[in-house]
Amino acid sequence: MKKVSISDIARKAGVSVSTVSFVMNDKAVKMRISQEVIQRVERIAREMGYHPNQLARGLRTGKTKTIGLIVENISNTFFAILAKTIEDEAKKFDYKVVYCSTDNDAVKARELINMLSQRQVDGYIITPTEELLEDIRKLQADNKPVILIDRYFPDHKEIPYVLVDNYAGVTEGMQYLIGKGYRKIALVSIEVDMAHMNDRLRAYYDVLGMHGIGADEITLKLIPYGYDERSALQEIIDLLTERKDKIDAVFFLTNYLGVLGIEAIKRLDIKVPSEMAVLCFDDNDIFRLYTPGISVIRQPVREIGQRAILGLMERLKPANGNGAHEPINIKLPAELVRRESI
Amino acid sequence: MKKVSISDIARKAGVSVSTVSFVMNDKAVKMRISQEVIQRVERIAREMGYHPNQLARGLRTGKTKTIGLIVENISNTFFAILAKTIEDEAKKFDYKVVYCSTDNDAVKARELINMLSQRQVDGYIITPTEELLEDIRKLQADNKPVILIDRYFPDHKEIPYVLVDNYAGVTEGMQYLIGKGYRKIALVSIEVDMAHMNDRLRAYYDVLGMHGIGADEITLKLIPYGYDERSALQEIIDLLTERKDKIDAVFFLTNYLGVLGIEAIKRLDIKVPSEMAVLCFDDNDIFRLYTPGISVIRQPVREIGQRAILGLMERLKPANGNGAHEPINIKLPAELVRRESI
DNA sequence: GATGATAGCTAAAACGATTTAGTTCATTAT
DNA sequence: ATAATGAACTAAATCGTTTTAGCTATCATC
Repeated sequence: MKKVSISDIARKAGVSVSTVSFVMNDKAVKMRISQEVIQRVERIAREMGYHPNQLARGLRTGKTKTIGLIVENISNTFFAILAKTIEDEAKKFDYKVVYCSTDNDAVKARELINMLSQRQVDGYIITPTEELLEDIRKLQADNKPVILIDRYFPDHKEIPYVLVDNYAGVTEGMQYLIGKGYRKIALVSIEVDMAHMNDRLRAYYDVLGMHGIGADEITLKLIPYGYDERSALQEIIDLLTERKDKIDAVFFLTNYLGVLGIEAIKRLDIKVPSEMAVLCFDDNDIFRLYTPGISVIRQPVREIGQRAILGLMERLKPANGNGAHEPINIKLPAELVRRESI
Repeated sequence: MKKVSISDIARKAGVSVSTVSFVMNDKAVKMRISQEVIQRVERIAREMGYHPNQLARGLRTGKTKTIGLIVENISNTFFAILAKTIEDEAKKFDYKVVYCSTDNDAVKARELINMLSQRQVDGYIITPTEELLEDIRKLQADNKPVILIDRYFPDHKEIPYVLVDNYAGVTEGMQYLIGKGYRKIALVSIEVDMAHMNDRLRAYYDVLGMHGIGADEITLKLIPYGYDERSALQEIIDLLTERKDKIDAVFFLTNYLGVLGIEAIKRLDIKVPSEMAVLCFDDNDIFRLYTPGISVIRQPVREIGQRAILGLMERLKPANGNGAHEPINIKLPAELVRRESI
């Protein structure tokens, strides 16, 4: 059983390929094809099980109805939910999503962009890595719409982004901790020089400063990105052991770190919140189900996905001739979810 | 900045497109293109930033170097990890993965297969739904390799599959429970008439039978598939409340149900394992971190992904002319991970 | 009975590659 | 001097669509 092409149908129906094409694309009326021919062609197409070859179509029209989604790691809950939302939302506009993971490696990210561009995707949703600015501008110069998610380049407002308001989120978390009387708040973050993380860090220092909490009370732990799970866990265990008296609360700046944090706390048998309060940026099933429930700053994952698709679709609309779109620089509010860990 | 095509290069280099094509495909030597021309073409291609258009290439060659991955739901941990493994493994063979979620809906699954087929993917890795048999056979008739994962059609060994040995896994779990003295073992499963689930159910009954445990001691709860999280949780809560005395252990048959189970147990404040032992099929970070740690039957997720890709690649090799491949009917052993919940 | 309009199609180019079958020129063999 | 060989390329078909421009037959109009 071989693939059926438009010309197979044409032959069988005794008409030209153009006619079949018009019928298949609902242009038959505009092209004044007779009702009789329309019916015949449609019937034969159905009988033969015709499905248009999207490669050929894409080659001819330059549109593939496909968008490329580049995340850090699809197996991470945050990105997995984001991907699912984006898949669902894109479907509403009859677009298909192709996703891939960078593992936060700029070289890999660059390769992925190339790969997607070779496959002629119509637009991109990207979780950028460091050093990816140039590649993204190339896409834009190429007239391909791009929306950044989760991370951004704050000095380049011409590159649209949709993400959580990291600064406000951490600020809220810190104020909550301080409001509850904690001062010796340790921060555990990942060592990556990107704006979204710097925003979180900045909020930490700003709030501490506002409350006159000095350097001697600060514990900051940055886990190098490349570390495997084992080493990262060890780092956290060491931190919580060595500085136990100098810490009365820990704030984990990512989902992944929070999970490791829980593991460390479990191993060290630290009582939460009596011995140490815990707060995490970004939610996860575990935090809800753990005992005690871990309070978190929740990101609006689904809304990020929805807004990203909406923005992309607007830029993909045929009327993009003018080229002037309103800029997309969206920071969505985070939500403090109070559980039992603080 | 417009896309650079092979003919742009040809023009600039003063040669024909054929020559450029040969150079770009490392066929230059075979086609006796002179070193001088090779160098020149390569230089110009590099300078102009040439990247081959994969649509055109795919249209001509019939190969897209892309495989389609259909899972139930990419936001579920199990499938997310599977997807990531498959992405990584495929990359080793220079293949790209396009994934999509069926939400366990046969209609959607069918649409996805069509969509992938229209995009001319070279092969498929599919988590089938019920009623998908015919569509899969069509792919095979079309000479497109398919490997099923996680689920299968046991009566159709000609459709290759890679999955965990569900029967053996549940058997091991049940025997462990019984070995520990539990007899009133409740089973919580999902209501779906597919072989992998029936295998799990069968193992449950077989082991009970072997130990002479009768109907009066059995509690079986099937959650209808379409239920949302809220309703499913309520069902489990009701079960654990109403039949509390008739249950001394619960065995959750999926990851997702186990998570809901924990939530129910937490809400009802049931002491594990003293009041009730807990076991779950398929692991999850939560089970490891929850207190008490939940024992599980762990699936070899990564190995499933690896074997699936390996099998697919073998069927994708150019030497598939003979058509005779050794059948792939793989059931990988599950592993009992003992924690504190039993 | 020439002119124009309209209905109902079709021919052919184009998209960007790959690939088969030549072509051209220089060199060697007979 | 002619044929054969080989080196170094090129022309053109092809994949399956879309789309523009044009063709033919019929009918109305003056």
